[in-house]
Amino acid sequence: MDTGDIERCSFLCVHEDVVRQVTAEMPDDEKLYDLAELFKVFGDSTRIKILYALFEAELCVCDIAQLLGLTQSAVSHQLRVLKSGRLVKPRKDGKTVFYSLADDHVRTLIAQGMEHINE
Amino acid sequence: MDTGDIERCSFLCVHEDVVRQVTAEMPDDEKLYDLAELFKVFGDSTRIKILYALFEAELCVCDIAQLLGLTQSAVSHQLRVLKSGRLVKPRKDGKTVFYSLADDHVRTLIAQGMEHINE
DNA sequence: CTAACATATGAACAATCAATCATATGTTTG
DNA sequence: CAAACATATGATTGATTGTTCATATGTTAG
Repeated sequence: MDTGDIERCSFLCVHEDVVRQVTAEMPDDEKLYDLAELFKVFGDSTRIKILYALFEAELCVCDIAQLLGLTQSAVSHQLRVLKSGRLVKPRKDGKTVFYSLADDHVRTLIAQGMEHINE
Repeated sequence: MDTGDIERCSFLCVHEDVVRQVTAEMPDDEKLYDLAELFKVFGDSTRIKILYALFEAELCVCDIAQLLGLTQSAVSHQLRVLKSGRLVKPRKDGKTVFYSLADDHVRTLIAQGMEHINE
């Protein structure tokens, strides 16, 4: 509830003014939680590979499975995660379901990440 | 080793030409793995909070602990993760260690993430 | 309708991980 | 040097998660 008189950092070296200022500027906990959830979706190499593959073309589940050497089931499970994070969107055509990137944030985010990786 | 004649997607619906093209464009596995590792660092609400706090000001471990209502130990552990991902950098001043954002990719990535969250 | 196919879903298990507790390292003060 | 403080580290544990296997749903062809 409050950050009261618990025995955390008992011997406070805290710079109170700065802490108070930063506290005021922090977004809602819920927003920060959602943000972490979003990044969590990117935080798996299988999902990253799927997203990267979808950079190039719309693909069906079976394509992706073949492409990455994975089970159809594994791919389907991960697509579910990506879909619920609104990173990919499905297009149904008969029995097969084609997936593509949901919007350009995905591209931008991954590109930014790559930049960081490459120093 | 190879994506050979295993019983994956046994009854291939694969669109071979597209798959071959996408395969050619895929970055190295290692790069993709590193990228996932990077996002994994962002994929925890505690670490996101720490990063967001450092948006505003340079803070010491104790400040962050107080700010987020966490143990000094927990914060230190997470700072270690953030540091090894080169997202934050330490500055030592006597006993206390001040942390700040390592570079602007962090800001950009988080901002992009927030945009996605907010539709 | 039935068989074959493409995808989705559920349960289970191994692996990963964040917080906690205890303790170690390193720094300043007296 | 010793005591107090600030941070770091190691081991443990409960919770989360990605893959697998089995099976269900849904769609097309005969």
